[in-house]
This record gives sequence, structure tokens and C-alpha cells, in this order.
Amino acid sequence: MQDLSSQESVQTSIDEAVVSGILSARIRPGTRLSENEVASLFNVSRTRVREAMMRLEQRGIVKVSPRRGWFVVEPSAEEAISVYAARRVIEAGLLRSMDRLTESGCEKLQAHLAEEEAAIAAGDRQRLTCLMGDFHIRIAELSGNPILVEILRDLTARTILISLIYQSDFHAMQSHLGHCRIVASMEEGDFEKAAALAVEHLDEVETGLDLTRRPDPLADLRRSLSLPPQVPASSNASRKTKT
Amino acid sequence: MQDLSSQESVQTSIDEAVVSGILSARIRPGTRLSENEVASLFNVSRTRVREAMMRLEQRGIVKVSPRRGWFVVEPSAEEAISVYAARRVIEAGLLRSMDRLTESGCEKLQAHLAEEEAAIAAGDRQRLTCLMGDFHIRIAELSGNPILVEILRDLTARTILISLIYQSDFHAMQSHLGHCRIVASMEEGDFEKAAALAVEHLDEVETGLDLTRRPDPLADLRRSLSLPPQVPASSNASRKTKT
DNA sequence: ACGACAAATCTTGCATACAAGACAGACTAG
DNA sequence: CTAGTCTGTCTTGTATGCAAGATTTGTCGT
Repeated sequence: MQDLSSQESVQTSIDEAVVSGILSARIRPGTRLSENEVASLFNVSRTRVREAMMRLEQRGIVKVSPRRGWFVVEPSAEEAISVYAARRVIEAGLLRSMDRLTESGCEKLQAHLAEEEAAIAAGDRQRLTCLMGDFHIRIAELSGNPILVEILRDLTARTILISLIYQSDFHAMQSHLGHCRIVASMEEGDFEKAAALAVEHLDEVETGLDLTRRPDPLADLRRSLSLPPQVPASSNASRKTKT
Repeated sequence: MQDLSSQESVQTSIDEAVVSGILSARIRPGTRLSENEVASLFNVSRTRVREAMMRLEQRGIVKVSPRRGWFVVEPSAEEAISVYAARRVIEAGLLRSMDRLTESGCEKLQAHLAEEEAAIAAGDRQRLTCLMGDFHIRIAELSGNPILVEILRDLTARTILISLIYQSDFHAMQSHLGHCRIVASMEEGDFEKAAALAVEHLDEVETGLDLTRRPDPLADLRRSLSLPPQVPASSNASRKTKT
């Protein structure tokens, strides 16, 4: 964070800093973003921060609670469902609209899959979260359509927030395999199949969520005290003690 | 505009006023939106207007030219292509993701088609522009996904701006027939076909654009002086004197 | 008559000041 | 000891003030 306080091209860097913080899961859902604190971190006045927050709010990334503060969104169960549905629609539509995979596109995807494997091997979970989201952005980039890239970037950010709330355990390998299958189909030129696999992949991830779980207002405190992440809250959950 | 100056629930009404102005083609691409003027129209200070502009900029609806002013975007040819491509992807994906058409959904679509016909019969071009865009929003609404609705609303706004720049003549009947065909397929439950028709429909509209045309910076003045809309700008344009 | 220069005006960029409301903590009464 | 209230503090909401830059218009020189 030290590097942010020095006044660089601070133009839109507040927005980017927040988004990249979310994409890499450094910022948790419900995090409070005080105008004053952010302002002093970036050595600007509250005006600029507010403008950034307004933009981020429009993107569905933060919300304001009147006279209380700005918070990173905690998508509700319904919102989570909408986000996944939107991603299925857009990503499937995107893949189906493709007709060929360029040489360089193929290389980029392979490079990405290699990175995923490396992160899995290294057990770098934060980097993995980031990469798992980035995969879908990479695909959008192949289309060369900046509008779709932007839309999927924001949906990915929201997806990560959703995972942090509702996903109990992260099946990295399963997701990675899903990605591999999608890329394989694309290389075969079977984009219809790739689209179907993408839908299936998103379904898998969505199914892995526990949407009955409520966002935990005590998450910060809990983490600070090194308590177990959250009580499973289901009726027979107490039996599944993890020690 | 009188009704806007009275301070109602001015909360987000600036945004909505601008967007609805664009959706109904009352606001042309390139229109300057002075912070001071808008502020006095809404009886608020520049702060609120700036916030609204920031949000609208994020939505790709206005742009700021530094120290010069805010302008309704004039999408370039490439941007126009991206917008249509994005709409094809999303709308086709949306239709393909549907599996049934509810009774009430069917009624809403039919009601919309009836409105289109009424507007065609009445020759109400402004209303027609609005309805033609709204059709696609209606379809998104059927999905019940607010995220997709929002995305398509903004893309529709940009589409209308694109039409106003690049579309020489508006084939209302052709578009209406396209809509009818899409709805017919949906009623048959053949969403695959509906998706294909939607892509075809968007292709038709896009093909009808003259993307070589440049946005005319003198459009306002020209219209005020009742001059012909735009010189054809081809090499032998000077010969075509219109007196 | 035409072109260049300069000042005046108008625009946004940004910071700051003040107001209104929410929350927390202390204090008091029962 | 507990419940309720009240005040102080901290937050955002909104307006305003000033600075920097771009445009335009008026003027002057050629």
C-alpha cells in the first residue's frame, strides 16, 4: 500500500486499486471503505474518493449506506443467482459466437492454464482465486470486444465476493479441470461444446455454494481473533467438526 | 422540462432524465451537458450533477473532455461494432437460456408489438425509436435478471445514439417484422430459432448503418438553421448543390 | 481584408467547509 | 444491576470557493 500513497497517475487508480483488491481476494465483502481513510491513503481529498465510489457503485461493486459509509457489496443469495445466470448467458453466448481460435489466442489460454497449475502446485490460494476469475476475462479478451471484457470483469469481481461469502471450500482442481476442458473444446473448434461446458462449469461452481449462509457481520473480528471462519449454521452441522 | 425543475425525488433523477432522453432520441449524440445548466434545471448544485455524470460516464453514455465539458457520447465506428457484437452475444445467449415463455410474458410481448404497430400507424417516429429499443429490454425483463436488464438498457441507449449518427433512414417496418418473427419463435418454444433470428435482426440493423459517416460537429447549428441534415461528404459532394 | 495575438469569459478539477444524521459510550434513574 | 436517555464523535451529503485550462472574441498590425 505504500506505493499507492505516493501521488502517481492517481486518475482512476482508486477504482482500479479497489477492483484489483477484490479480484485478488485481498478485500473481503462487507469491508468498509471510509472516504477519509481512502482519501489519505491516496493523498487526495474526499471529493475524488466519492467520485470513485460513485463509479464503483454503478458497477455493482460497492454500496453506500446513508450517513453510515461505503461498503464492498455483500451480494444476497438472489443477487448471487443473478450474477451466475448473467455469466452463463454472456459466456455461453460469447463462446458460441466465436468461429475460430487464433494461434496467439491459443497460446494465451495455454499460458493461463499453466499459471493455474503453477499456483495449484505452489498452493498459493490468493493467486489462484485471482487466476480462476481471470480465466473468464481472458476468454472475453479473445473476442476483442472491450465492452464484454468490461462487463465480465465486473461480474467476475462480484463472483469472487460471492465465493467469499457462500463458498465453504474451494475446489481449485475441479475448476481448473473445467477450464482445461473448455480450452480443449475451443482448440477443437467446437465452440458449441465449449459453451455447454462453460455453462456446466458455472453450474458446478454455483452448486458448490451454500446460499443459505448469511453474510457474517462479525467476519473481521472473528478473523482477527483466529476463530473458526463461521459456524456452519445448518441443523446437523455441529456433527461435522473439523478437528 | 418544467416538471423537472421542481425538486422532486431528485435522487437519481438526473441519470434517469438523461438516459430516458437518449432512449427517446430527444437528446442527440454529442450534446453538450453543461454542469451549470443541468444544475440549475434540477435546482441542485454542480456536485450532484458531477456525480450523475460520473455514473453515466461509467455506463458509457457520456464522456468528459477535460476542462471543456461533458458530452453525450458519439460512438466511433469501432465502438458501434462492439456494441452490436455485444448485443448479439448477450441477446442470443439470453434467448437460448430460456426454456419456456410464461403466459404473462407472452402477453407483455404482444402488448409491446401492438404498441409498435400503433406508433408505426401514427407515424410517431420518436415514440417508435423508443419502442424499438425497448423491445430488447422487454426480452431481458422476461429473464427476470436485473443485471442483464441493466446491461441491455445501457447498450440500447448506445445503440440509439449510434443510429442517430450512422443510420440514414429508419426502416421501422423491417425492424418491427424482425421483432414479430422473434416473438413468434418464442411462442413456439423454439428459443434456438429465436436466438438466430435475433442475431439476424441485429445484423440487419447493423448492415443498414453507414459507418463511414463521421459525426457532424455542426449538427445542432445546422438543424437550427433548417439546413439539410448533412452533406453526403462523398468526393463529388460539391456538385450536389441543393438550391 | 486577413491573420495573429491577447485578454476576457466560461468550463471543469479539486479541495474545503459546514450541515445532518447515525452510532457509541457514559451517565442516570429505577 | 439493568434499562433508558442523552450527549459527543464520527460519518456521509451537499454546497461553495478558488484555480487551471480551453475557447472565443476583440483588437491590432501588416
